[in-house]
Parts: sequence; C-alpha cells; structure tokens
Amino acid sequence: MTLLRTSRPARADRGIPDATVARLPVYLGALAELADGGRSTCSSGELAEAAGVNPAKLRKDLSYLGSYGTRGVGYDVAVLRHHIARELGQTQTWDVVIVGAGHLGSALSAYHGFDARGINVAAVLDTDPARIGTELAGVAVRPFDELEDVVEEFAIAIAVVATPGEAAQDVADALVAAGVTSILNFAPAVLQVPETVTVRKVDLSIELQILAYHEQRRASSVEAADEEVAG
Amino acid sequence: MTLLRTSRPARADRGIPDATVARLPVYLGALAELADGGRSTCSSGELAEAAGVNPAKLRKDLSYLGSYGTRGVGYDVAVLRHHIARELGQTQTWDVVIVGAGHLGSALSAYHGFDARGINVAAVLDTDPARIGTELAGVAVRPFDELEDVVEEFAIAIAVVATPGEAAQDVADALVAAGVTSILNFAPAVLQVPETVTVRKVDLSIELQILAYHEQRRASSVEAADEEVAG
DNA sequence: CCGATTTTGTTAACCCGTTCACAAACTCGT
DNA sequence: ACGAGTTTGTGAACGGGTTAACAAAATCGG
Repeated sequence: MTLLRTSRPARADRGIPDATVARLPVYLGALAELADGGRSTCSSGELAEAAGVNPAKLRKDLSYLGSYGTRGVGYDVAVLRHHIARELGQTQTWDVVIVGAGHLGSALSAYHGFDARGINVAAVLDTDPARIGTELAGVAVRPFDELEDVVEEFAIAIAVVATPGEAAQDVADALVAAGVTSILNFAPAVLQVPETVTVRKVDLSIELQILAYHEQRRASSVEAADEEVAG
Repeated sequence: MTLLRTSRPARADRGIPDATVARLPVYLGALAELADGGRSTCSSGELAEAAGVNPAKLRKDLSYLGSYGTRGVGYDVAVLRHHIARELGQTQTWDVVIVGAGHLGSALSAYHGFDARGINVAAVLDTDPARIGTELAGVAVRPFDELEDVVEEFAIAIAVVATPGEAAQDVADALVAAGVTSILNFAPAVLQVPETVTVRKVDLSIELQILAYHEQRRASSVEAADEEVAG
C-alpha cells in the first residue's frame, strides 16, 4: 500500500494549493493599487514587486487559475482582477456574523476594506446585556441567543469568533449547530469542529511571541559574536 | 556553484525552523491549561491533542529545544514550560509600542494575555490630535513625533503598526530609523524594510477572503455533484 | 534482576511549495 | 516577412516540513 489515494480523485479537481490561495488576496490588492494608478496592463515582475513576492512564484500561482496573460506583453489588470476575484468567490457578497462585541469585535465591525472585498458584517452578537442594543458601525448588537435566526435570515456561512478564550468552544459548537461552515477564530483557544467545517486561527499574542523569539535570537547571537571577538 | 552557502555557518547555529517557532506559543498555551488543571506531567499524545497537532510533529518540534522528556514517562509540565518560555525569550518582558490608536490599536492595547506572555504595551502613538492625551487601557496616547524618545526610553525593539494602509510605509520607515528591529503589521500594505528587520503581517480581510474561497469551492463542488447525479 | 510495557527521540521516506531556467508565444522595427 | 527583444507558462531540481516507524531508555510487576 505504497500509494493508494482512493479518496482524492486526481489533480484536476480544481484544487488550488493553500499557499497560493493565501496569496491571491494580496495580488488582488496590488492590482487594485495599479488600477488606481491608471495602469491597464502590467508584467509579472511589476506585480510581484508590488505584492512582495518572487516573480516566478507569482506566475506559478496565476497559472493555477488558467492562462490569462499574454506572452511578450503581460497581464491585463482588469481581466486578471476579474478572474482572481471570481476564484475567491468575490462575485457575490458574503454576509458574516461576528460573535463578541468587545474591543476586537468593535474593531472588526468597523474595519474598512471589507466592503470592497465582498465581505459584509450582517450582525454582531454578544451575551453581555450592557452591550446588546448598542450600535457598532451601523450594525446593532443582538443577543447571542438569536444566532440561529441570524444565520438563517442572512444565509450565513462564515462567522468570526472574537470572544474570550473560555467561551470560544461553546460559541463554535453553537455556530456549527446553526449551520456555519467557516470560522475565523481570534480567541486564544484550539477549536474542535467537525471535518466539514473550516477554521482559521489568528492569535495576536502568538504573533508577538514569534517576533520576541527573533529578537531573543538576535540578542544572543550578538552576545556570542562579542564573546568570539573577546576570546 | 551548486552549493556554497558561505553566509550560513552550518546547522548548529541554534536555528529552530520557522514553522516550529510558530507552534511553540501554542504548546505553551496548552501547557498552561494542563497546569491549571492540576497536571504535573503529560505525554506527547496528550499535549499534541490539546494543541491540535500530530504527536510526531510535537515531539520533533520539542527535540529542537533539547531532550527534556523522559522515555516511558512523558514530559514534566513545569520543566517544559520553562524551556519553551526561555527559548521564546519570555524570561524577560518585551516592551512594545503600538502605532495607531484607532479601533484596532485600542483593541490591541486592551488585549489581555499579553502580560502573561511577557509582552507589555509601553506606549501608544497617533497623529490625530483628537486622540492624543486620551487613555487606552491605562496607557496615554502620545504624539507620533515622540517615537524616537519612546523607543529610547523603553529600549523598544518590537512595534505594532495599526494604521490605515496609506500611512503604513511612512510609519515603518520611521520605526526602522528609530531603531526598531521587529514589526507586526496589521495595515493592508506590503512594507519595504531592510533585511535586518523582521516583519510579520496580519491582514484581517485576507483571512476572511481565504474562508470565502473555501466556501465558494464547497458550493461549486456541491453543484457539480448535483449535476453528476442529475446527468 | 528480568521481561513486558510505555513513551521519547530520531531516522528516513514522503509530500508540498519554491525557485530556476527555458521553450513557446507575442510585439515591434525594419 | 523576419529577426531581435520581451514576457509568459511550465518542467524539473531543490529544500523544508510532515509523518510514519522504530530503536533507545525509562517504569513496573513479579
């Protein structure tokens, strides 16, 4: 049984590598800037520089979408934007629900740039009576109990968890029960969900700890170099 | 010139793979939970489950730090915490400066869990006169002009950029000039910095767009399956 | 003290992603 | 029409990260 793989049909199932998917939004942003700057076409080199990646990587990424460039010329900015946007599902608007109206939930609901990218904050939920009824960026904070209604009302597939870590798993369970299939988790907790649900995690303190590691390393390597010179 | 690599000495330069570094804080969190639960030892299997990773991967990650487990027994929770914390530089407190006192800056300065992880928000800066002087989670918002003073005063190495995208590059330039060597960037912009500076980027709308892609894919594969059944 | 059992640490195979390098395909000037 | 110059798309080599599998080292019961 060296190579069976019965579950995965082949390669032609339109599956774009995760690493590529994560970069497509960056390319889209860079293209938007170019378009604002009046450019109608661009080369892979220019776009790669604007996006901060290697040109070969950029071309390989784009090749997963199809052949939308012209050899000797480059890419048509508008055409490429369209195809990337379509691949990312931006031809439609995605209504999302944010759970947790604390500082982070407030920041997220006020975040500009969602609109331009096909994301609409349809509702913000919280359990704290003091927060319910207040308004965040034009959206009223509703009781967490109304989750199922909200999900049904807006046909919501994507939810954002911005609660304390202790509450996160219960919230996730409720989200899954209500029919949500994608979760963006900001709480410092590892969420257990069925395989059918996609979870992405962003932990602010983890990001800072990674930077602290690099600083730590920098400092100790300087020390080591000093010792070497001294010895 | 197939393999020169004169700049990188060898392997023994204590370099832990990036992917591993990114998971160490997760293990640290899981260990904290176990300790709170009264556990004094644990196996790689238990810890891996709590952290949401493969046990083999966990052991491999820990092996980069040294041999701190006992075969047939497992790991001492306290000992392991200590070693991971030390590797991440948590034996000291890192003062950080947050640039941008908008919604996101507010959320970050109020974020609990920094303290427990050796991160201290030493200052928050902004250019908006309306925000300067206000207080965020016990820290006064100071004028952006005072950046150099702040960096010197607290010996700051790590900064957080929480400004609009347009301002981000200028802020980054100022940070680098002031001597900051690690930047956590929340602005939707690709920052150009010298090689000596480490940058990590978190873009909230990109994360949501990745989820939208998965939803898009799910939806279209359901369609395809329906057609297959119908055809 | 010894064999059975548990669990770590590590080797080696595998897989995904990155990068190089180049042929194919286009434009432009003559 | 053709050659010189560009730029894409991709095959192939490379490198790092993940995972399985196993030997080494500890505990425990008798």
